[in-house]
Amino acid sequence: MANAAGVSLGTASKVLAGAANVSEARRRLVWEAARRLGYRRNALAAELRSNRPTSIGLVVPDLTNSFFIELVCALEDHAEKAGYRLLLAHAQEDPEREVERIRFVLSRQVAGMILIPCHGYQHAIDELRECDVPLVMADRVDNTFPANTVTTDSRRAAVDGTRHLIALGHRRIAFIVNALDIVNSRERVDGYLDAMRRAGLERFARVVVCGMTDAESYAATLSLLSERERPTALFTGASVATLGALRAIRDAELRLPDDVSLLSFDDAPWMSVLRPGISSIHQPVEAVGRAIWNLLHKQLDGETSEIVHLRMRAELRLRESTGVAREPSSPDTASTSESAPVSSVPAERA
Amino acid sequence: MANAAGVSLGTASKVLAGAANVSEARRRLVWEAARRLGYRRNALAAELRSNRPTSIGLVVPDLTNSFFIELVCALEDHAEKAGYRLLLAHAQEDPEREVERIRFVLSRQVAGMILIPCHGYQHAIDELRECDVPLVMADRVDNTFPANTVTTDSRRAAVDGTRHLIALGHRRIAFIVNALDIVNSRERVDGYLDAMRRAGLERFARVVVCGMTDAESYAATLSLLSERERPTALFTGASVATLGALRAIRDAELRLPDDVSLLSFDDAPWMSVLRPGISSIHQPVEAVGRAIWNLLHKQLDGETSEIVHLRMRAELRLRESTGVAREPSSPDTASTSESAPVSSVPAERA
DNA sequence: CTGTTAGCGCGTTCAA
DNA sequence: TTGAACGCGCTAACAG
Repeated sequence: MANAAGVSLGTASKVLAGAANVSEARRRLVWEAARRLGYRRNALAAELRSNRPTSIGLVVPDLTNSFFIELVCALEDHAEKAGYRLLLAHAQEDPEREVERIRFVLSRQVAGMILIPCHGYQHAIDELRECDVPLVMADRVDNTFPANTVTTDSRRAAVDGTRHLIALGHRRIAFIVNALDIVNSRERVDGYLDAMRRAGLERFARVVVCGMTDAESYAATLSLLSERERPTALFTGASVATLGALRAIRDAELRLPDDVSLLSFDDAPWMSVLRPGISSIHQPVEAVGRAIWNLLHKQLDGETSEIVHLRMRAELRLRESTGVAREPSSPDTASTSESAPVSSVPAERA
Repeated sequence: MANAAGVSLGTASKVLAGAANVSEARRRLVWEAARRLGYRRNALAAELRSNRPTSIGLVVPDLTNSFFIELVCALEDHAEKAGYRLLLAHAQEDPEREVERIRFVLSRQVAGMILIPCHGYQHAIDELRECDVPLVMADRVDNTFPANTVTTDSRRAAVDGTRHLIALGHRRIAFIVNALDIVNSRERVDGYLDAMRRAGLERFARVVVCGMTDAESYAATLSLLSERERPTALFTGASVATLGALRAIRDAELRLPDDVSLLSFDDAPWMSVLRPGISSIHQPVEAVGRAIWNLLHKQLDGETSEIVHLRMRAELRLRESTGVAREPSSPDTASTSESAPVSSVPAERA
């Protein structure tokens, strides 16, 4: 466009970019011509030339999980305020796709990148190893990779959750987890096992690894619940697992929490909306989002400080799906009657 | 990179682009150099030069709604198979943001664009009016805009749903809708009102417009439920509204469906997982996604056929949240005992 | 098969 | 202030 319509060319660039040193008259001419021609600035050309990227890559593993959605929203707000736009890419819990998405984002010359890895993300890390854009990794990361990270203390949350169940008198507590190639999940299992051990319940500990889909966790839970001595409490390691587990409980015609208790990692809006509400472990989304952005923003501003690993604390949100343990009405010798008192989460030193 | 490392320059381009007419030897050299330097192709420059865009813009209104999420996933698969990548942008149910997102996507020179408008999308349409990229609009559109569209027959679905409730004996059925500047919602209200009228229940018809958040629908529902003659059935116009309504029902300590029935537009995974399951209206995501993609793909291939408006049919998924109407135990004269028989949706000719 | 060259649309200098 | 020229990293068309 430019001169064809208005009067000059290099001038047009200035006007459209919002530079000050242009006379009002020509400025008008340019805007008018732009409107008339339906002109749209070519961001590709602009960024190629100026080498000043305006977008931030965000690769998320699973848009099905409301924690990630909320995180996306939070990050979007932060980015927007700072004048950046998000290049959102979805790995769909598929390591190959994840690598592809990372390449895509990087090839678009982003100013920085936020990665929430999906399960089995070793390839992703390799892809990122020699990449020089500011990077923050979040949620599912250990501290072995040299990048800024923001995570939730999953281990501790799992300990808290398990203790809660134990305090309700449960002993046969099963932990249902999607996959062990997610750092998160490993930490959650660790915490669970540790809490069981410390309570002297290791022989009741039971970890079920079921795969990434809710269909799989459904099947796993169903078979678990049909065992002779079925668990009195279920602890699910992620919201997909929760979905499957709940369906299984439903189909097994068990009542929540009378027949079986359920505690879920990953809080979601729907969990607090029905009766019984699902007790869950809530991650501090806002805080995580803010932390991620601060870390990234520092790097964008060129402050190459030390690598930081931030660890946030999750919160137990007790609702009605966790209740006092009752022995299932089984042919065994009834109730060992060493029922534990109802109590809330044991206080701990921070 | 190129010659600096390997041997040539234009050749490098061919190798990296996967052209055939290059000798094995040089090909090796190039790849090796690329790996050594950690070379990444600059997609901006490539697309600028070749003028062959490789991504499709997808602007969605609300990542909180699982229908849209599933649609995103479906479209992602289709796009990927056809060699495109999705540029995903999130309007967050904010018309201004939506316009901004559209501009962003368009400025990145996408090959085509899919828009699912958010409420009050007139600006968005203006933005798109003189845009020459292949465009498909979906879900919340009427047929007044000259673009290919794929929608669900919301009106009919609302009629089906309302009839279902009426058949269960309900008369005081309230329709709770987020906003009327969504075409969808208007159609849903229309269908509801029409069904009520045809059943001679217009004096019981009650439409509550509550705003876009679940907090607002919570408040609206709560006040509705505390009226002297409260509705015996609630029909919510979207999943946000459902969330709020359910919370209100819960806090009002009403039982579902004994005290009040609930039917929800927009199905979500969690609705089928608890007891009572939430009866809902399920849109055919797969089919919608496929239709959108087909329409877009044709345009990408340059087939400028007539403008098409596809309309899909939604499906009533009856679960346990809708039950036979019972008069609330009120001080009034009890039960007019003209209880309708339980029945499923009346059959209709397609 | 290979190297050379021009130019995609824009931002940025510099001279006018 | 303004316009002309140059080049961002790459592809395409051509000449060797």
